[in-house]
Amino acid sequence: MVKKEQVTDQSMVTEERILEAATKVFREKGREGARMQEIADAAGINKALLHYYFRSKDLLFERVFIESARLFFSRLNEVLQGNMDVFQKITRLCEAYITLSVENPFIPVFVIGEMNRSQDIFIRNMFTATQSRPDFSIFRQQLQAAAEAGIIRRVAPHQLIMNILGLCIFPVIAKPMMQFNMGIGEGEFMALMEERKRLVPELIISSLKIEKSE
Amino acid sequence: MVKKEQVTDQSMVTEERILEAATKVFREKGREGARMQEIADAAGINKALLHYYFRSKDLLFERVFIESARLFFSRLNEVLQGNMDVFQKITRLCEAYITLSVENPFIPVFVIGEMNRSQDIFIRNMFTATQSRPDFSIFRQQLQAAAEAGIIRRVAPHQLIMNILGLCIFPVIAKPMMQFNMGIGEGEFMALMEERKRLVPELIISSLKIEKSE
DNA sequence: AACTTTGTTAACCAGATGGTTAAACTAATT
DNA sequence: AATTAGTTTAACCATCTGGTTAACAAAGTT
Repeated sequence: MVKKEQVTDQSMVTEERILEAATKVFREKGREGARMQEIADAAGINKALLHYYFRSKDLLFERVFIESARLFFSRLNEVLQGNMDVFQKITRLCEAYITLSVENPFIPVFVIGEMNRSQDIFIRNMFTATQSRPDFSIFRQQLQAAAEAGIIRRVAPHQLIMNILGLCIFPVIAKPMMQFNMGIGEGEFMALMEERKRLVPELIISSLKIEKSE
Repeated sequence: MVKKEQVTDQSMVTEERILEAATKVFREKGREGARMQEIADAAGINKALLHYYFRSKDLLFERVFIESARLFFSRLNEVLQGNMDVFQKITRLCEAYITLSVENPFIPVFVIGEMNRSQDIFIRNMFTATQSRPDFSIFRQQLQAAAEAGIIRRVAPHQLIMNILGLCIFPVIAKPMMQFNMGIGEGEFMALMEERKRLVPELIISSLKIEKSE
């Protein structure tokens, strides 16, 4: 009989505890900064058990990273696939991105940080192995259709996406720097982000409006 | 007689070589990922010499980080203090930021990454010790004056600054992710960034225009 | 009850890492 | 030539880190 990996109640509980702990530590300290001992402690187990469940640090990191990336991109995809007109979709997209980033700031920081830190194929490989890449094709079609119908100005989709991401995500990634440079506290920052949910879509959409013939 | 630290030609050369090497390694690997041995190798010297010139890893990192941050912010300040009207200043600001980020992408990645990684006071402290914080006061005054003169719409300066930084810097920080998700190569990315030098100021300025009374 | 599989632990290990020491080398000064 | 201050190195050390081993506990299986 083929040796099947049997999943018992106990093992599931333990594995989940480990993953939670690992996620926390990896997001705080990064792949290099995280210590297996710290993860074990946070999970309330022995270090050897970590290697029993996830053979190595790299493998454990891979699980955590992919799950983080997926969580981040899947919500985005929901909106991107949605059945709405372009303007509404942009609004929803920005709102979703800002909300997600603010509620879970570690994810974009973590994903972007780690993708930068390893120029090697490490991250690329694990990214390819998942279906977590966002799919802009529908959105792009909508943009093109709207442009041809004369509803919006013709724009390069790549640029538009960069604009949206930059306006939504950057403040969260650069939060420590922002707070420091602007001398603002937690509450003030949150208020700014809340305001951005309205501001950013407005900015993006107004940039798509066709200016009156001059 | 007071023991004065004498700076000979030789020591300056060596110190400079070390700093160059350390900058390279720290920016690539981060504070935790960088190894003193690797820095020593890159500088073509012995590891002990590293500790002779810069007592510890932390001290060496501090030097590198502050210099990076300063390089990043000082150019910004030049523009911010400049004697131009609001629109021109915004244009210059965006151009400067994009050019600087593209030519030296490791700096924003490094600075923002490290500021996120250490929630402890470490970075804050070393930041306070330098005069590298950008000064938006003049720019803010210009904005207010222009708003009162009815030239531009009234906006929250914090939001405007977040917009500019996000639109200019984010693409560089998220470059690996962008390239991966959009499936574009080096040349294409550079072309996009070049285009942004025109696109971003246009976007920002048009958002400041007062819409025709409706 | 005997046996097998799975889950868990303490103790251990080899290698790496930041940092130290003491000695040797260099070049200017006396 | 001797002194001195600054520079450079090889060898060393304590500690940490990811990972392993062997033994043990628990829970089924026969």
